[in-house]
Amino acid sequence: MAGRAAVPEVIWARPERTGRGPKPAFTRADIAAAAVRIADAEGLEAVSMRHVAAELGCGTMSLYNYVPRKEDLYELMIDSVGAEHEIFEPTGDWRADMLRNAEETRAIMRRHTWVPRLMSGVYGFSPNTLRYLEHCLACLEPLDVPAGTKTELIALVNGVVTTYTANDIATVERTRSMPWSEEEENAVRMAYLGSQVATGAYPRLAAAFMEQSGPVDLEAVFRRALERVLDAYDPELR
Amino acid sequence: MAGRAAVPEVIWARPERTGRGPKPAFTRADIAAAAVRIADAEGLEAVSMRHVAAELGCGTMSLYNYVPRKEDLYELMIDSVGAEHEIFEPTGDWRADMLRNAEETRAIMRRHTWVPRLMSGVYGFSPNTLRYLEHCLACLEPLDVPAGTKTELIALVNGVVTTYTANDIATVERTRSMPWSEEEENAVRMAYLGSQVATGAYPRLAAAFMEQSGPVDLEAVFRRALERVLDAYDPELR
DNA sequence: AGCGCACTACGTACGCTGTACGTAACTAGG
DNA sequence: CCTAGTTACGTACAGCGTACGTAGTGCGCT
Repeated sequence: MAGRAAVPEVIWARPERTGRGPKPAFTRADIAAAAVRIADAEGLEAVSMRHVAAELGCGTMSLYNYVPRKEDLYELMIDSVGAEHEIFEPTGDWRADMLRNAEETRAIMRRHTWVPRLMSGVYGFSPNTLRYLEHCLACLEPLDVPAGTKTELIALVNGVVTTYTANDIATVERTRSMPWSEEEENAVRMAYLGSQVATGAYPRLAAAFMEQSGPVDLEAVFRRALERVLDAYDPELR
Repeated sequence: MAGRAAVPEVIWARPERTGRGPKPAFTRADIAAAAVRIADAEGLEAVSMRHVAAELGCGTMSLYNYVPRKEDLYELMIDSVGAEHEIFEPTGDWRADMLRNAEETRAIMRRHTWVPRLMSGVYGFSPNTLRYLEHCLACLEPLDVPAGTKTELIALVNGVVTTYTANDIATVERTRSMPWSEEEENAVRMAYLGSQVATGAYPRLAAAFMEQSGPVDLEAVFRRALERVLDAYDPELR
């Protein structure tokens, strides 16, 4: 019966099952896993209600018993990969710990290249997100600043990781399901960039491109940016 | 005739018009402006080829003469709002200038709330993006570090602006076209968050939430984060 | 014990999407 | 002037999210 609710709803506040009626055939985790599997293998645009239902082996509309709107499926997916974060024992060195957390986030995003695109549209207080936030706060215990500053630091680190990794990944995700390769796409884009810089309209940009010799080490760039951010919050450096 | 190309293509490398045949009825700017108007007024999901074509007063398929794929329309939109960046004369104070640039980016995103969501999927070497990049490099002229470090600083600032502003905006964009208000959605989410924190599963998170009294000043948080990032690149502070 | 209700399951249908393809009109270059 | 390359756009198709209705299931209450 029902009809969808006319009131906002957080999927995590919904109980997973309610007792009356037939036992649900799937858990939320099952559904999230299926969606993640599809997104990993065929790209985010392949994640449709029909496709996920087929992967689970049930009718399309049955999915709506578990997930009121597609957006909630996305939230499930984000939470699902959040579980991949290792909650380790803080070492007492908050910089090293946060660096480790950041590298792990980056690794997760590399494994699941659709994550950055979903992150900018999702609210982000899923269970695993909260768990990770709590873990970061534990890592920052030795840092002697107000709690508010700590959460700001965490947000900043996550932001940097997301932006940098999203850029690395963008081409991969875009060329998926295109009839040409990532290398071809990159070559065409670089050729265009070169032609623009060559017009002389962007002298400083041109100089910057001339300066760099050889390919960029994305990993090194990423780590440098992160170190800078941590520097900015390190009392011992001020 | 045609049939779409089986080779990657940068829309900016396409000439706007080619000489033979009837004069194109629209410029790329016209199309971008129409799409931006729709996205601003009705949200990003209302930007469809049909809708944009209607806004321009032409048939749906005519649009494909100008924009080979919808993704390219997105690229046009990003470039279009990039034109809103004021290219001012650098003052000689790189920190102040970059702060101004960042505030402007934030303002643009607030005017066009769909920008952050598009940014994580778009490559980003459009004419106006290049123009802005060049402008930032001009602002950083007084800063005595290698050009590579400067571009890293710019990337970091843009990343921070995007992440922070995206979070502020997420709810607004989500509740558009929903039968409930932004305040209602926020209330429901906050209630859920409170209930989770109250379980005691996240003690440090709970403490952080207790510490803050009164509503958060998002603008102040944003500015603080930015200052930290600039600190991290300021030679006078190391 | 058994009734009723809350729940699961899912087929059908609607309005929307991106876009492939074919045809007609137009105009600059040879 | 002719023709080749372009613009314009109607039609069509596969796929999307999801509203709605119906059938079946089993817990909780009387």
